[in-house]
Amino acid sequence: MRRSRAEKAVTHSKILSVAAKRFRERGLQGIGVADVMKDAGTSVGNFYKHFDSRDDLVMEALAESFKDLDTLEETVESLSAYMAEFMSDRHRDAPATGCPITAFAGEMAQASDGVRAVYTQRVKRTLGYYADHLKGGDAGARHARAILMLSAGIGALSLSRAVNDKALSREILTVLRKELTGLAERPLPAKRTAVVKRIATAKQAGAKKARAKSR
Amino acid sequence: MRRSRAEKAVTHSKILSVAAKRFRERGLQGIGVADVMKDAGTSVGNFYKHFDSRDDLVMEALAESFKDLDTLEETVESLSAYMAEFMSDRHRDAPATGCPITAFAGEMAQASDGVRAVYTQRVKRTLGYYADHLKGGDAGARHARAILMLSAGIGALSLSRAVNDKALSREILTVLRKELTGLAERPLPAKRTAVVKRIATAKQAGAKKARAKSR
DNA sequence: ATTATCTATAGATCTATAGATAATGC
DNA sequence: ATTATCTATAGATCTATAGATAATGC
Repeated sequence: MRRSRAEKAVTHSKILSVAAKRFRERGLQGIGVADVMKDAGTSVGNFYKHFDSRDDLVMEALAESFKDLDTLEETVESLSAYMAEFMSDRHRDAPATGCPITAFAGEMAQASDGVRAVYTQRVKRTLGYYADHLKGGDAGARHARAILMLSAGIGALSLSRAVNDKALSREILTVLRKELTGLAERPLPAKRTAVVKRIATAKQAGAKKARAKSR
Repeated sequence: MRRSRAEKAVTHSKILSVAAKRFRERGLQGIGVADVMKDAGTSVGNFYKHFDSRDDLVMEALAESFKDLDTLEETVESLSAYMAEFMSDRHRDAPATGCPITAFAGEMAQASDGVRAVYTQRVKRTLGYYADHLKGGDAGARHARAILMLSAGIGALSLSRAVNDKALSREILTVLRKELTGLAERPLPAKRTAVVKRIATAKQAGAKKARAKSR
């Protein structure tokens, strides 16, 4: 039986919501259109009235899944707290609602151009978010630290989910929680211009000379 | 036409060699038995005379793919050189023969127990390899740094392959090459016992007092 | 006699489309 | 008249098996 346009939009949202979860849970290649539609409480035949193709669903669901990252960013009171939550048991054990950058990192190389574009945009946004919340240094140094933190974060979260050993999984999270909260809190060294560097070098040389003399 | 047992072993090796590459290239779910057999130059029907199931192939091919990690470990002259190679354009652009820990990190959570067990064993071996080549610190500190390095390494390699932006991809590799070679070379601080810590604290307090006095 | 390989195919599953139904929206 | 949804199915693809062929190995 036909529903209203408003109700169609609700159906559309429901499909996206389910897909955003299932794709993260089972991988972009690990779940079919039929399963998604069933979980969304509608029929397979209805799918192509909502999306042009499966890849279209992947693209929209990917964008949808990023909303959970928005929520995390909004919920948390500092970059350090963000990192603590990112490296938590809770996050490891809830991939369906967890970080999509992590969930899809390995599959993105095989994804379509459209999907990769959506993904890449969000990687850049996240790097910006990290860099904006770091202290000290210049823009380049903050950007570099952001890259390190994102790489280490998604690598550790993936590994903690991948390994079959609970103790090791916990250890990975613990080590990286400490490391990443540290990197979030510790200010970057102030930018040293060429002149400042020359002065610092001269100071060190002078101190060394003084030590040598005093012996 | 039937071949000899020795020739069967060659066929088996060929299948594994192809599968080890294709799985890394396309993902564990991204390539079928028929394609592997075709690439190996043999027929689909012959597959189940070589493996009990597709999952058996995945398990053996995963073990096979780890040989490329052995080669990297053997080729390289130091952990720092290992990290430089790991974070190279060459490695990023050759996933088929590259690090399997990276290639399968995202899919491992959905893999069978057998496959995960093989994977987990190799993660532990690799952490041991890193820890053994680090300098200074105690065993725990070296293990922790190994976890950080592996996490950051596979995360960065995955991201560099995932993003659709060449400049960002290159930047990720550059930042982490510098960071990881640094972590490989920089000795860990010597273990500080409670007594040593108390002495160090006392020294600092004394120095502070002296500075205050001299003003 | 055994078996390494081949061709052929069963049976499941997946994307996508066709056509019917019945309610909405003009 | 349009369209949101449904049932049914076409056509491709994937894992696994059956049975034939022809060479190996005892």
